[in-house]
Amino acid sequence: MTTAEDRLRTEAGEAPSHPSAVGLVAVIVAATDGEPRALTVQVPGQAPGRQDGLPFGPLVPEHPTLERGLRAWVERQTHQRLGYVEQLYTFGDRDRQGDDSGGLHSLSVAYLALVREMRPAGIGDASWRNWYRYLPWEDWRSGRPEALAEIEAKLLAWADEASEPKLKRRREDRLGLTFGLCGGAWNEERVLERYELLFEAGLIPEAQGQPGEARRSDIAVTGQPMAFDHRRVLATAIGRMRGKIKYRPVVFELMPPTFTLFQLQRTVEALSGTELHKQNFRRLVVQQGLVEETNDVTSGTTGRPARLVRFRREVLLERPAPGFRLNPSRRPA
Amino acid sequence: MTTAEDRLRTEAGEAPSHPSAVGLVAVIVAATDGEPRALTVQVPGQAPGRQDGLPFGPLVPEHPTLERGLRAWVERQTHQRLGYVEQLYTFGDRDRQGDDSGGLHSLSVAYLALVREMRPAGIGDASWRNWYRYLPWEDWRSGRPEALAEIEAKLLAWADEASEPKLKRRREDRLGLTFGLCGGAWNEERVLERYELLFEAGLIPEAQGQPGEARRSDIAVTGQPMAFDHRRVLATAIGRMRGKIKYRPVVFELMPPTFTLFQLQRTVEALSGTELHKQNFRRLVVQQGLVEETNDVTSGTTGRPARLVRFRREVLLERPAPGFRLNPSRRPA
DNA sequence: CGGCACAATGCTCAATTTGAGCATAAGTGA
DNA sequence: TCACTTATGCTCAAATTGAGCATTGTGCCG
Repeated sequence: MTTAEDRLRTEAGEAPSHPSAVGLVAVIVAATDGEPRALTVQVPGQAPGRQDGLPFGPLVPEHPTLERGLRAWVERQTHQRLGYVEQLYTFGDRDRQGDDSGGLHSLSVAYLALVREMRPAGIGDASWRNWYRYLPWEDWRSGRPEALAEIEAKLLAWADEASEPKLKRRREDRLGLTFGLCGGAWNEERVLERYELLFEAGLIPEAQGQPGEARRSDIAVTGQPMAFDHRRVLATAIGRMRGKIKYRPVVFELMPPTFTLFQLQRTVEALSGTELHKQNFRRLVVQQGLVEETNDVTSGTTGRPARLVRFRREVLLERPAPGFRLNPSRRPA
Repeated sequence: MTTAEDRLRTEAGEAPSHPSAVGLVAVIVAATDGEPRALTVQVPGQAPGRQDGLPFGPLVPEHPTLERGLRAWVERQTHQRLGYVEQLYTFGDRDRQGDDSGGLHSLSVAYLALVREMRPAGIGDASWRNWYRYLPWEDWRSGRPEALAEIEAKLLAWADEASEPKLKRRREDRLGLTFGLCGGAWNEERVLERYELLFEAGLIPEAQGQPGEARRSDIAVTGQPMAFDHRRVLATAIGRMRGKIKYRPVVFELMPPTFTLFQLQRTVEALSGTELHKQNFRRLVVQQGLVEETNDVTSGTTGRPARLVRFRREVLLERPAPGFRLNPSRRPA
């Protein structure tokens, strides 16, 4: 038995010698009126007042699994019953967590939850916020976001101030990859990569540990800051949703029991941040057998009434990857 | 300020009151000779001898991030330089971890690493093993795996022994969804779901906490057991790889600097566990611009020599989702 | 040396799947 | 009734798939 081997096994049954503090964070998503929303709470700020944050809490030993713990805990706090829950990512950066308690590692396990009902903002200071409030450059539904002009300029400047030509090159490549600059194309799934790039480029006030300092004008461009690294968690959630929507019928977790095809489209657009071709969207949905007819139609709205449909659960058993191919309508703009 | 609100915030800067033991587990993947392999180590078994497991170790406070910690630690132990590393999942089930140290939660953060070089098995008792050794039903490269006949029979029996008709229904649906039974289709990505189903159905010896007990005949059918829940981690890794390969050029992390298109195909097939149509595969690869020519060709092999190509890194900047669509050749079988 | 077996490559072709519009239907409000 | 608005149906060309057939180089074996 070599020492290397010894190190490798690290005494199975024994607890690792360095306990860590583990927290759970939840990105709770709903979509009403065609807007994507996340449940936020107020967190005591560094200096001035309070700021937006995601619901979070410690992992308590009472719960058998992480997910069950999160569920119980969120449901008790926000009175919001969680339907679909999925683990997102475990964050553990020393330098990024707001708090590192001495030598202790502090991780947070982030979860994405999709809810149907939108409670009137819930308990205490919890409230539903349009998620593009925090990441305005991600919303391309009415064309290229205005904020992007300034962001791009600043990013290019950042690439330019690189100390070495090689580094500059590298930065430009990343700009192309994530923001579609320098000849690249915008990929709506790279939400996290974009956020991280902005963070590195110093455009995210959270990076300085002083989110409260953000100037008003900046907020319009780089979005509303959040406590700790919660914006990063949100970015992760959005990216995950955007990816998943394409091959799994997750949107339906956000829809009411019956809905129109156009409402469905609006929701998909809200999440993906793009506009879709209406006729092709409905063709896709119908062909895939994602929905089934009800006998009802909408009423009271302007224009021709739409038929109400409901999600066809059986599709889960039939198709290998039911989802929306999401080919955004490429309007000339 | 309500009490609910108080609970919601949970004192930001303070460490949660219940420290947890956090471990890191790595699924280190290589592919040589057209076989998918994972790096395994020997772990002291419950009673008899030792058993296969994945490399794992505790999270130590010295490392700035989880990933950096994992990298340093694996590289020191196995002398295996890690290239691509990606976080897989954080496991925290109380009842599934081999060890729960009193009231302490013990999580393991699992990572997937892809390596190019296949060291001659490395240090100590670490060795490369074909990953289908642990999940034999996942390998469809030469048609439907034989093990599946018996597995299916047992699963159907399990569904049948449900106490209520509703539960039976539910189980059958899951069989259809994951194993393609009862009219469903096989989806190569649902590796984890299949493993979990087998686990629930009692076909996985690890479930009894006595992996050593597996009978020889069972191993041929339900695969070689592993320590703790490492087979679950492996299943997660395989599923992730199979999904990711379709829209991200991750396979190239496993390939040598230059390779033939057929070697590439073999690797993709090894990971996905399916066979692909050769001509269409190369058409896809070439059209997507995933590779570029070298001036070399293979020699010494039987048959016409193949041209050697290399990965075209620029593709990362061009295409939004370069990958293999992976449409398995549907041979009559 | 001629022919064979064996891969690698090239190319074809029909069946589907997209991407974009045009056209029509069915309500509401003036 | 008309103007307007949204829902829905349908068409059509272009691009992408799924499957094979055909051809081209090499090593090997009489």
